[in-house]
Amino acid sequence: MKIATFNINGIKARIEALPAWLAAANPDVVCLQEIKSVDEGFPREVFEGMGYRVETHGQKSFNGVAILSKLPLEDVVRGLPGDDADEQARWIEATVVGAKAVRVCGLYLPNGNPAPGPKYDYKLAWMARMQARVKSLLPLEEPLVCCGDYNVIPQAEDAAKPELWTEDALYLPQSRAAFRRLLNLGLTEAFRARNQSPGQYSFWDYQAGAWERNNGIRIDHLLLSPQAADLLQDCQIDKQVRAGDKPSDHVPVWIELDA
DNA sequence: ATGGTCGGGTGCCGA
Repeated sequence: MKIATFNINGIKARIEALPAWLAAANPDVVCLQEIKSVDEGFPREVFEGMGYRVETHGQKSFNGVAILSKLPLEDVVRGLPGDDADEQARWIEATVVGAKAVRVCGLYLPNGNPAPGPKYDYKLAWMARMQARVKSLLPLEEPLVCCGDYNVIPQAEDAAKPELWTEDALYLPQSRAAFRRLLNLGLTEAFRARNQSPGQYSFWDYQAGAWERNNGIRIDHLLLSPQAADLLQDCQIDKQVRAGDKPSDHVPVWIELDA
C-alpha cells in the first residue's frame, strides 16, 4: 500500500499538476493539504474518474484537507477532536481497507508565525490536541499513519540554512519539542527511519529562487505507529515535482507499506 | 543588504 502526503496549495491551481503526478506515481492513498476549497467546490469527478474515492474536509479560502483512496474508506472523522470551537479545517481521518486495515490521519498543522503571538499559541495548543488524539488511537494496536504538512523542521539537518529559521515558528525549540513528544509516544518518522541522506527537503519557498538554490526545508512528514512501522518498506520524496509546470511550493512524500 | 512569489478572491490575508 503506497500512502502519500502532498500540500497542493490550492486545488484549483493544481488541477493539472495533481492528476499528472497521480498518474505517474500511482499512490493508493493520498492525503492532501491546503485544498483551499469548500467541499462542494472540490473537483471530485476528476479524481473519481481516475479510480479514487474522495473524502474532503474543506473551508473557504484557507486550509482544507482531503483523502483520495483507490481502496475503500471507512469511519471518516473530520476535524481534530478536542476543541469544538475550532473552525479551521486541518484534520481528516479514515480507515483504509486493504490487505490489512490502516488508519490514516491527514493533517495540516498550523504555521504559527509570527511567534510569539496568538497564532503561535494556537499552533502549540493544536499540537497538544494532536498528542491527545494520537495517544487515544495507539492502544488500538493497529497500523496508524499520521501524515501531512507538520510545519515543523525537526532538526538542523532538515533545513538548507537552519540559521535563517531560529526565530521562526517552524523551528523554535517549543515547536520541535512538541514534535519530539509526538515521536516519543512511540511513533516512527518514516523518512528519517528509511532515508539518511542529507539535503532532502519537501518545501521550497516561491520567493528568492529558493528552488534553484535548493534552499529548502523538510516539513512534510509521515509518522507511523509501531504496527505500521513493522510494515514499512520505503519512504521517498518526489522532489522532481517541484520542477514541473505550475508547481506547489511543497512536493509529495510517500511510503510503501506491506499492507 | 534588500526584496522577492504565489493562491484565493476581489481587498488584502496567509504562507
